[in-house]
Amino acid sequence: MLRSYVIDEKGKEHIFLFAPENWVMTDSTARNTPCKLFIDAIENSEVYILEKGKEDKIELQKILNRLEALQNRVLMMMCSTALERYEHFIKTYPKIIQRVPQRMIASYLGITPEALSKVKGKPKK
Amino acid sequence: MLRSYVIDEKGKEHIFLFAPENWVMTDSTARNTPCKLFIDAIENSEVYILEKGKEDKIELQKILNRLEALQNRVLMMMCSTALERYEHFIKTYPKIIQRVPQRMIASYLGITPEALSKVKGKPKK
DNA sequence: TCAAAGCATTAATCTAGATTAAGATTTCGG
DNA sequence: CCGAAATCTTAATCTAGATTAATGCTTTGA
Repeated sequence: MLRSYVIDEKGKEHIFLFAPENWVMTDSTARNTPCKLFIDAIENSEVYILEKGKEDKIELQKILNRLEALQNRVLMMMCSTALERYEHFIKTYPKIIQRVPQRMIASYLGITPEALSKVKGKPKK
Repeated sequence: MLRSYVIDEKGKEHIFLFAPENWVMTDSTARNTPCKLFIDAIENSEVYILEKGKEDKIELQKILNRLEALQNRVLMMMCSTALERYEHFIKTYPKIIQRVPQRMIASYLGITPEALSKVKGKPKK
């Protein structure tokens, strides 16, 4: 399991994506531009490296899945409350919840660990 | 110039992307799943249609650019204030500003038109 | 030419979630 | 097994941006 994240100008981490088994993990920043993401393993992982510029070797379907995931992620950040994002996350990625500490889930959802604690206490209507 | 947007459960529109000349506009929702986005033209436009499932006909580079744009959009929504997002937008897409009404810029930035008005009044440090 | 509708701005409140600060609970090296 | 450090939770405040509402400013079309 890998994670990618930015560190903002206040030094705060924001998790961009988790990558469990068989996922492609990448910083999509254009070539010749400094990358924005940090990537590290949060479990022991076996990783295959693909050189920058060899993106055509990745299965098209995986790229299309990524586009879908990112579209959903943007819409989620724009339209939904913290509670709705949390509920969507546990429904969509139930496996990941088991493997990742709360504070990283919070970071991925774009909220603080405190806010996540509060939200978890809520009766999900 | 096209725009794509969702309508949330409260009936509110949220603009996902603008597409000026030569951009690919798509709803990346997986096949056999109902689309999420509405797309319409905000200027007279000449549009080329690509059938769903023929994504391999799109230049790889355009797909990679899209990935980069979406990555930046997610990070922007997670890390930046309304003012920062606005400043980034006018720097990155100065042409679009000229062609699109304020309220659509606000929607794209994930804020209300009122908040955008306020933010524009601010001395940009 | 003028009324009506849509658009932008300003200002007064309100609220989801941030921040701050304590506890409580789990994890883990030695 | 124990103590220290990290993690999670709870609660009190604070704040960016939402909501509401009122006031002008463009369009537009009849």
